[in-house]
Amino acid sequence: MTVPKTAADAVKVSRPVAGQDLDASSDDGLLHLGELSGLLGYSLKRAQLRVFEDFLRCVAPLQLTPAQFSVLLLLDQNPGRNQTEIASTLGILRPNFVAMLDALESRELCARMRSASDRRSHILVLTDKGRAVLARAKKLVANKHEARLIELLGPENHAALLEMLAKIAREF
Amino acid sequence: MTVPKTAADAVKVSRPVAGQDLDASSDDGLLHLGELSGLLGYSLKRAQLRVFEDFLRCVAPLQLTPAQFSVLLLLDQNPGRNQTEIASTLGILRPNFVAMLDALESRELCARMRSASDRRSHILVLTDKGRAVLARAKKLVANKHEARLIELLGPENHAALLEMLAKIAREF
DNA sequence: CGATAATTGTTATTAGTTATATCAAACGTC
DNA sequence: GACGTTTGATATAACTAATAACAATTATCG
Repeated sequence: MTVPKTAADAVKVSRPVAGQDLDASSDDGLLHLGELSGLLGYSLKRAQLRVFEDFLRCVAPLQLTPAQFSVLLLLDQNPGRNQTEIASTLGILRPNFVAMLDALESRELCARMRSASDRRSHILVLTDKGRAVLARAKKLVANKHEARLIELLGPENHAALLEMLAKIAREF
Repeated sequence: MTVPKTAADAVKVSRPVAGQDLDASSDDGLLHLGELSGLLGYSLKRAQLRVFEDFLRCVAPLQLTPAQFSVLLLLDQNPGRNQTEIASTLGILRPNFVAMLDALESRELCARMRSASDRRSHILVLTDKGRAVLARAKKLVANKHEARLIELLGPENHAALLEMLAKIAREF
């Protein structure tokens, strides 16, 4: 028997399991996550979605996505770099970075300037407006977004979490 | 212990020394991440991508994506549920879940069966083949994927990480 | 030097994911 | 039995991510 012919058959076939109802909910609408809750990737993705969602809310007045914010931050920290360098540092493919830059540039948050030493490449610079928006964004992120996370986890746990995630991204 | 009380509890990974970060790279090709490394969302996404990538590698012989694996796991743990229940538990929108199920069903890993009590809904069941594939996948995930993560972080840190991510997904 | 290879930004295109609106069939309720 | 709701499904639109190719420029090296 590969596929049960009726729902009743199917339920019968599956092991109803004795007293393994430690979790909760056989009937209250909630489903058993089971080993899913032990899967790091699952929790990781779920948490990431929540965090991005909150980021968007907090920084909504400035109309910046997490990716755009990270570009502005990186430009501020690394003046004189070209598109390839910025994109690859952020894990963005060069072709996809073009449209991203177009959007930021059309809002006059940054600008492309032809390099004197290599006329193929564009040196990326923040405009004054870009710096101003970044400064405001940083405050919103720190005071509304990260502050809430730190409050939820506690400062030490928050730091430990960051450390572990960075380690995974670096060494895994 | 739900969430470790201190960072020392939770993490033994090295902490960057103050000042080390100041000029990590002016010319060595590496860019300053700056405050980006303190942004939880950024590390979260980077780590999540790495973990999913490794998951895919480890479970490649079975041709299962993380999302597909999570569906099989959930079906195993929750017999007798319909599409809406499974999809919403996983945060998948019902329309998008249809194609996912089509794929799993075409591989005969699960099946839709009309419910006797409500002829609108499809009761989802794992097939024998589905259970077999799930069992093999669990082993691959545990022995190759999660084992490597636990080795990287240490068992306590790994548990603490899971706990914190779950907390974010739940309460943030 | 000059031919060849490599790099930069770009375009086009494809695949993949996520979201919204709508539909027919079936159900619940009054 | 009429009305609103739910379920699975379809179509479609946004958005993200990935690959191939191209012109302009630079680097390599015989």
